[in-house]
Amino acid sequence: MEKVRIRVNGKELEVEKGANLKDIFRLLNIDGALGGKAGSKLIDLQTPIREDIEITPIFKDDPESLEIMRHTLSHIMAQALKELYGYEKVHLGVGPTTEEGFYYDVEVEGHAIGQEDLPKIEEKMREIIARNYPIIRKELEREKALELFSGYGEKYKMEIIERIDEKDTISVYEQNGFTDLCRGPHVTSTGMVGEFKLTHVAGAYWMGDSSKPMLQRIYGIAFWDKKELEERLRFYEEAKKRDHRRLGRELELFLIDEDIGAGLVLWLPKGGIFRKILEDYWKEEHLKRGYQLIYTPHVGNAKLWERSGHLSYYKSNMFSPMDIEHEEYFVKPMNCPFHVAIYKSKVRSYKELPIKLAELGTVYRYEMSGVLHGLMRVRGFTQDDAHIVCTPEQVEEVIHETLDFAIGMLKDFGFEDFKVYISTRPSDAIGSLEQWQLAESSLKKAVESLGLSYEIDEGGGAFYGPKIDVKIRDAIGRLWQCSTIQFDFNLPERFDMEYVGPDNRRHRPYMVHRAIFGSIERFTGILLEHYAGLLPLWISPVQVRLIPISPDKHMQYVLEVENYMKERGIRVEVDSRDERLNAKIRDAELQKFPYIAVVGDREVQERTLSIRSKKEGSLGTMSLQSFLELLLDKIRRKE
RNA sequence: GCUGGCGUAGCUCAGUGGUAGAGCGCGGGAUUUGUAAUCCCGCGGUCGUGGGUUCGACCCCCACCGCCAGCUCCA
Repeated sequence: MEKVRIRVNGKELEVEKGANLKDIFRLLNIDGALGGKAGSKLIDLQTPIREDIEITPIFKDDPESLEIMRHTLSHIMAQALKELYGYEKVHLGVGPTTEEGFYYDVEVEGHAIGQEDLPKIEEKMREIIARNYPIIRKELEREKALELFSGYGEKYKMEIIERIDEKDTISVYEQNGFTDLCRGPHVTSTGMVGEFKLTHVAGAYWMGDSSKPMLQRIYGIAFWDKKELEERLRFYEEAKKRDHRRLGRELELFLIDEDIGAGLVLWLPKGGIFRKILEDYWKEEHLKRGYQLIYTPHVGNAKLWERSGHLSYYKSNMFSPMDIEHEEYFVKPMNCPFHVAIYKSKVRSYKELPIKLAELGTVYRYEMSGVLHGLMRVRGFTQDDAHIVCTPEQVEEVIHETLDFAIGMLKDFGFEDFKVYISTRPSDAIGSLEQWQLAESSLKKAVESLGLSYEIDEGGGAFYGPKIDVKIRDAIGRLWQCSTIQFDFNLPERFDMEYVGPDNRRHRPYMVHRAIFGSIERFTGILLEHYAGLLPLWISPVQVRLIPISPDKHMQYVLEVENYMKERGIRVEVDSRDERLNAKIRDAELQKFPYIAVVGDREVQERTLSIRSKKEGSLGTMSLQSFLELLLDKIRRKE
């Protein structure tokens, strides 16, 4: 009998080739393992070992164990569907695990699985779990496997078998007469799974190909511990509570109206103030760093977009052209060509580089209806755009400064946790290898010198240049793409951009395209979700809600306070309704104003305010001036 | 764009093959309030849009628009 050498927990031993972990663990008196890591591959107790390899047992405490039982849950769900809708009616696609659970892509003949079917499916799954069927792994010859699944009418499974590499083994897992093609791993019986819940159903193309039929994807989440499962469900609740679309309406910030058009945003007065604060801050910070502010039009001649290459590479995202005196014009999907035109408006000397042109430029892109989502994905949005043109010698410094600027600005909005991705040269790249090398190394140096950890997406850059993407982590752990710093070797060539060097000759500059927020709309959405609507004082549209207990008696003093605050730059709103104090407090709380200032007889008498903070509750009474100082101090510190 | 679900008053939602209801909001009145909802009265809807079936449609069918969850896409 042939032997293989394995190493388990540091112990080396020889076992028969084809032995599985169950045998091996029994031999070593390892109890309670659900599977193991063979090299880097997660396998289950039934998978045969056929090569010399290091094995680490996986127990319930190991995160990998979740993957094993989640995988089994997806099989249990598949079996439940078969039993509910008929073995011959249900055609299975793929059923993998996800970060928090599992899904299965299925086709049920003559029935569309809906949300209301989920409880029924769950119930059937629980039955299968309660019966604790043993799960048996088998290996099959390709022909046998094809024969088997063709017998079941499993057309999608047959397609998978045909795609499996000749030299790989084909395995199936069987539980109480239900056999599924699967590479595993699985637990050894249906009773060994954890807590689960089916969450939702959605469509998913077979093989992710939009020309192929669409299957139904049933999602579930699963954990060993019921508490963890509930925590996860609470996370969904929390995310729902933070939904910027809801907050945007409740806080009267913005509106998306179908009569205006899908994906087009109306900013309401309070949203308008918010935007002004954001934009003023943005402009000031850019001016401080030597950017020059520009404005460019919303449409441009087709010839411009032809020259820039947008009409050959980006046309499907552009709105249809309009005819203006027999010439075609397009609404801009990007600001770049205009910025290039401004650069080219005169001969540039190396002495004035780097030139940094910045604009809050509103662009319009045709996005497919199905992808639109609140402020996060829209058809008209304002990029906080800038183009930096520089000499090769300046590239490194420019990138460093730009990334530093972006991170600093994001920190001002309360984001502390960043993930940085560098995307490098793809195979269809244009531009010289030297250009790419200089650009890529400057990106890496900038990230490293700022002490940020990063991942490299090898070959993931656009054809015209490498880039850095910055994602921020929000208060409940989600990542959002914001900043991007992107080299462009294409436009300088296409538009023949030049500068005159010290040698009095013309040279091709480097151009970098960058955005920090990404877009004002999207960033607003992210802020709202991050802060659950409770915006930091300095960007809150209304900073103080002033409430007279009895408008008749206290209004005069309240108006005086309002003036005092307004003159000093504080955004105040008076609630002069003839309502009870409790009602006015409640409304102010619901609208999440950072501070509420109550005025009654006492306050009028003493010329004070009774202050209530959204975050800290009651702060007691204080004089006008000390309240103002408190506000100004927090605003200065961007709290 | 695709699959499934949904579309009733400004908002959240109930409802039936015989042309609609609640709460909040809004308007008016009463009340003059001390830290999360005072009471009364009233206004408000061609039931997403357009076709069709039917004696009759908000309800059934079709198309379109929009929204939601995914998929696909994302220079």
